[in-house]
Amino acid sequence: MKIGELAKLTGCSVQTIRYYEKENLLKSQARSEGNFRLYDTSAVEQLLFIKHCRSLDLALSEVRQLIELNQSPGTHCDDVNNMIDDHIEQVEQRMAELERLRQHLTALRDSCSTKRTVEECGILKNLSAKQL
Amino acid sequence: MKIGELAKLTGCSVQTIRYYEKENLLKSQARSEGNFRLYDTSAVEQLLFIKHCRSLDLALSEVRQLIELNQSPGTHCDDVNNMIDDHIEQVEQRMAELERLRQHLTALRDSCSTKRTVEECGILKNLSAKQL
DNA sequence: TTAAAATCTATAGTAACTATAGAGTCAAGC
DNA sequence: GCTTGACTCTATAGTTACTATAGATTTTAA
Repeated sequence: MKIGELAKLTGCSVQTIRYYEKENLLKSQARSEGNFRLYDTSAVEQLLFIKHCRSLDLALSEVRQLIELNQSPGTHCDDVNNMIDDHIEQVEQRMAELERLRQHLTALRDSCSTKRTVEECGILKNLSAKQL
Repeated sequence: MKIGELAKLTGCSVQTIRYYEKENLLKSQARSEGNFRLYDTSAVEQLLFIKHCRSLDLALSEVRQLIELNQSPGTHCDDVNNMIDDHIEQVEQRMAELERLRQHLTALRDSCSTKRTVEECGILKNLSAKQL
């Protein structure tokens, strides 16, 4: 199949597929006479694997590592486990950060009502205050 | 004062200050004979305002809007309020996303123990599965 | 006077794409 | 056989908010 069909089957854009190729995440099996990329069904699987990883916010560099690990089946999978553990920790840290942020923003929002002018605006006042 | 002192006083890097100038967020009052940027204390305040906004994850484009609003004191501050409301909503959405992500990752992690080989790795198996 | 520190501009790199330009390829209809 | 439109190709620029570098100039301290 050509790149357009692969794109449709996986829900990736054509440009994204070409980008993944440039980043060594997905090779096309061959090229047609007219230099079009040609894929078989294993490309669909590979691309869905990448998509699945991306939906979990794994970086492409991490996906690349997973693909490489997957190609040496006999080795231990500690690296995979550690990567996921690290990732979980990052997600949790980011959530904690966002929670602090949400509290600050809510407090800020409560400092101003509508119908004020910019001059009286509690939000702008608070943002200008020297202490955080 | 010169750019280095401003950087020290605010905790911003020199490059960041120059970048903000390029992005029309902070002007230097004047230049010295040798073409060095010169600042007064109002620049410190302005830069701390920007830093404060950034610590709340406001985009520079939003900070720019706030600065502009701040310069027309008589107008209503609804735009400020709406911006912060939108921002709170974005933060909450991202937190909900991250929570789903965390659950997926945790489930994924539970599917593999240590001491397995890559071939047996539950995580890789799950990532390869066609259904999410 | 000279060496070091600070500053200047301009440019490239980061992540993961998206969008565009301009050229080439292919299939269907006339 | 020819044209039209859809598809594909490569290469390049843009996105965000910086950070890092190179090479030149200016200032400060010894």
